Amino acid sequence: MGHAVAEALGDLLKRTLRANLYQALTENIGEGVDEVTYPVLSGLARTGPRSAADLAGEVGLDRSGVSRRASRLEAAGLVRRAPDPADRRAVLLTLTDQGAETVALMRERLAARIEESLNSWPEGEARSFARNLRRFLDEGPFKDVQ
Amino acid sequence: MGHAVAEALGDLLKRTLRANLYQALTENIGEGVDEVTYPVLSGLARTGPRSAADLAGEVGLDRSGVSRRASRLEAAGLVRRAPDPADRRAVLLTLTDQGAETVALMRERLAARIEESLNSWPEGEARSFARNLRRFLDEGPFKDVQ
DNA sequence: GGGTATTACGTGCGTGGCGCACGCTACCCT
DNA sequence: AGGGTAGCGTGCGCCACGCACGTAATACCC
Repeated sequence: MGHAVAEALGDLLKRTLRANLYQALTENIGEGVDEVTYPVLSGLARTGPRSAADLAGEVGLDRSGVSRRASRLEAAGLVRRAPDPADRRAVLLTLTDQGAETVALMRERLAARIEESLNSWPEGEARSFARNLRRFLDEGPFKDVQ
Repeated sequence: MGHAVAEALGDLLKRTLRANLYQALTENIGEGVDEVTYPVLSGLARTGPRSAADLAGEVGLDRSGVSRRASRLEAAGLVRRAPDPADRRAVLLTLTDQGAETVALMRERLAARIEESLNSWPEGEARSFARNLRRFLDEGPFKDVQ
């Protein structure tokens, strides 16, 4: 059982990394977002305006890396750097309207793609899978990673 | 449903990449294998001796990258370069005994770790999860990636 | 059968992204 | 008021990658 799950996870990881997913999801969208910059965009969408240093932990990167990625997104008009009114040293990375739309659209596209393939599953199996996948995150071997 | 699975997959990807998994799995093992070299080692274990060019597609890398990674594994004594007897231009990458043992041990460790956390699941749920995970690979949105 | 095109390999070169550390500005605290 | 601290952006060196070149062995073709 452990072996089967391990092999499946390995395959899943390999395929998702190789699927050129970002390229597919960003079709007909502004050019600023790719596999490198998306985690920053998504992180901001998840939690609202934050500093690069704050995001760094979540993205799994150094502060400098987040800053550089944010610069790209800024150049593409998806992120805005705004001085923190409470602390003028700090800089808050904020999604522009276009940035928020972009990440929403990408998520919608991915979800639709998954939904579509789940539609042909036996009734209830898809729901069971979704539940167990979440359980695997909460109780599985990586439960206290982040 | 699609959204829930998409988010879970994202989390799963993020955590597995961040879990320092290779570091944990290679504890008390020779130093030659890490997250960079493991895919080559594992690929060889899966299919037997192959050329670097052949492996490249599966690893998702250029021929040169595979060759360089193989050189590291060779220096660590886990892989051997053997001339192909049928074509003296070709070079076959082959696992040494130590290389085969290493990959087997790493797989065993990962499987055990997963198994352990699955033991506390409700009866049958783990089996259902394993089955559906495999189904997701075979019929899901990434079914024809590789 | 010999000469040319092709195939396979390893490696130098340029590129890109990373972490570290520096300098600078703004804040805090006594 | 002034020294210490926190937060930022960016230059620097490093490492892995893909591309392309050179070399050696094979395949093809007249």
